[in-house]
Order: sequence, then C-alpha cells, then structure tokens
Amino acid sequence: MFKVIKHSKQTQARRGKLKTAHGVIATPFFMPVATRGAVKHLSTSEVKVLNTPIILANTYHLMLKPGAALIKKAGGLHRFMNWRGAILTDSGGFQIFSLAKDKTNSEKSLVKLSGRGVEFRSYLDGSKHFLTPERALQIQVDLGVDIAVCLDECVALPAKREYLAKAVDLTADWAKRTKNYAAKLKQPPLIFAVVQGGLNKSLRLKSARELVALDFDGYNIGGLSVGETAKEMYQVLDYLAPELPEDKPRYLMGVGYPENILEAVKRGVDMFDCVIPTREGRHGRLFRFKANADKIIAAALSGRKVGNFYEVLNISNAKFARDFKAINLHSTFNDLKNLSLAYLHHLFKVKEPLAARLATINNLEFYLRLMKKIRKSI
RNA sequence: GUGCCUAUAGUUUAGCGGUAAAACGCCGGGUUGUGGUCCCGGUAUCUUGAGUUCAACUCUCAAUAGGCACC
Repeated sequence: MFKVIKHSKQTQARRGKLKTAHGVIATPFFMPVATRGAVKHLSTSEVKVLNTPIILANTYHLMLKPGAALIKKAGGLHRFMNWRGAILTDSGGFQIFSLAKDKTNSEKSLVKLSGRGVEFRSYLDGSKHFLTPERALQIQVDLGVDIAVCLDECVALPAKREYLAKAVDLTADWAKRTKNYAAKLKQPPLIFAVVQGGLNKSLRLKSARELVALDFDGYNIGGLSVGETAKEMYQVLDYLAPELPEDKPRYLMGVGYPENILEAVKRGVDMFDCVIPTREGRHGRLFRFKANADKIIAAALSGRKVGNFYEVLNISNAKFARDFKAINLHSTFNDLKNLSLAYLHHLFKVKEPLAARLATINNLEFYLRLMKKIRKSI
C-alpha cells in the first residue's frame, strides 16, 4: 500500500509510493483542495491537465449539499465529477473546530460535542445534523473516496492542557470506533487517523501511540497551522514524526506555505493539502520560483537552512499595470505563457472571473512543481 | 435678460456655529484540514474671495461653475 523507496541520508525526508484504488502516487505530494467537489474555478479536466494525482474533498460540505445519498446515486464522487485520480476526504473534524469558535453569534455555538458524536447546525440553512465516527466513515464510503479520515476533534491554539487532553482521548475513542466499523465493510477505503495534542509533547506522543496501536493505513498530523507559529509547528514535527511507523504515510493537514512544506518534508512528512495556492490565487497572489529554486530546495533537503526560493506577486499592485512581461514563461499553459502581467492585473481590477482561473492554475502548477522538485531532490 | 437651486475625498452622498462621516474607487498589507470576491490599514480641511463671530464646512455678500424655470 505504501512503500518508502528512498530515504535522505542527511534529513528525515523520504520518497515513496502510495497505492490507491485510483493510481499509485509518488510521495511527498500535495493535494489541491476541492471542498465541494470542485477546485474552485477549475473544471475536472483542467485539474487533470495539471497532472494532479489526488485531490481533497470535504465530508462535511458534501453531506450537507448535495448529500451523500445523491452522490452515491451518481455513482460516487469520482463519477459525479468525472475525476479519475484519487480522492481523500477530510472527515468534518476541522469544521467542528472552525464552527465551534463561532463567527458572529458568540453565544450560540453551532456545535455540540458529546461522547457519541457531534451535533451541529448546517451553515447553509441552520438545520440540525448529527455526525458520529461511524457515520462519518459511512458517508466517505458512500462518496467512494480512496482515502477516508477518522472523525476527530481539532483544538484551536493556544489551548489549555486539559482541553487538549480531552480532544486526544475523544479522537482516540472515535478512531477506535471508526476502525471497528470499517471491519464490517466489504471494501473499506484506506483509513487514516488524526494525531492531536496541540503543542504538548506528552499528549502528542500519547495520541500517536494510541492511534498507531490501532494500525491505520496512514497518520494525519492534525491540530497544527491553527494559531501557532511555524517554529512551534516544526518542533512538534521533530518529535512526532519519529513516533509514527516508518512504513505508513504521514499527512500534515492544512499546510502550508512552500517553506512550511519543505521544512515538514525534511522532518519526514509525505502528504499535504492547503487552500493557500487556490485562495491566494483568487485574491491576486501569484507564486513564482526564483531562478535558483532547484539549488535552494536541494540544499534544504540535504539539511541546510531553507533559503528564499520563490516570490509572491500581488498582481493587483499598481506597478503591474504596464508590465507586459509574460505571466509565467515556464508554464506549460499557453495562456500563462502568452498573456501579460498587465493583462492579468487588468482582469483582477475589473473582477473578470478569468482572473481567478488563471491565477489558480498558475499557483497549483507552482505547488505541484514544488513537490516534483522536492521528490527529485530526495 | 430675470428668478430659483446646487457646489464637501477620485466618484456618489452625510453632516453640524466649535477644527469633517459613509459607500465605492485608489494605494498598500493580510489570508495555512476554504462559510467563493473576504479581512485590516492609508487616502479631503469642505469651489474662490470678502464679511459676521471668541470660533464657519456650517450664517451673509460677491465671484465662478453646473442645473432648473420664465421672458
């Protein structure tokens, strides 16, 4: 299922292959985010042309709309969106966290946690729903995903130890129930469990050991990039990654900026997802490699300090109004090669939908290339 | 030619006798398991001149510009 094919001598970085029902994927890899069954602004064929091996969708959003039953009826999410690559779904655990911290009505949380599961209100129409670990897995099975994630509780940082400890226990209990439920399924997907524990070392190690004992197909590192500094995140990875089985993939959820990914790979992480390339693209931020990127990335992966190997253009800045250079000369997309920065600047200024599309493609191409460069350098 | 109305940020408008508020725009920053155009800053001394007043963007007069009506 997962095989490490090469291990860096200088760092914890490793290259591997993850076998899924929809293809063998080279690790480390990055999953573009398609929360509701679409990478925002892109069609499935465009995502495919980017050479995307796997995307991330979200149980929480899809169960509310259009509903797991409908997608099952459509033949699963793959067929529904005509996607032939792999799909991993987030379990909804993060939404428990992000909705619990409330947006407007601070009094009423949208979420009620209990031992059995979590009751929450739909962000769409306020209707009540109940999610249990069993149901979260069943929904992911109905969606037909390749990799399902156990329902977990993610805690915003900074957090008190007792709260973190409770989340670790609940997450472990739910993971066990997910495992039991999976045992009754005919063809379960790959199932990953989520390590919690915040910035507390003993809780992190406890969480890892409990989950590893249950023997999952992979391990997510959750509860990071939720309010702590990058340095604190790296420290957690330093002691947590060695605690996870060598022969199972490690997935750092929701991370991150290119340098965050590089630092995490150095510490032994194999999988990533993040909204940064797509969301920032929609807001006019363009990622671009510097000329010496390959060297810096290779140096970083042989243990040296990570230098600055890319830049982010804010295409809305006035200085691009008359910049007729290509958006990206190195792109495999003709549009990015042939259209100018000034034109893209204009599209953003007048809010043409095409602007977000071009920027999204540019950024995803950047992220996927980043992973390729990383793999090559290990 | 006569009468009336208006004149505040780039734009459209608020405003009060005591040193200007909003929206949009513009300039810049932000965005980490996505509630799809979001969040945070910055951006004017109130058409000009004279007068009244302790104090005027706010009152008076004139000029200028625009609008409306009538001859």
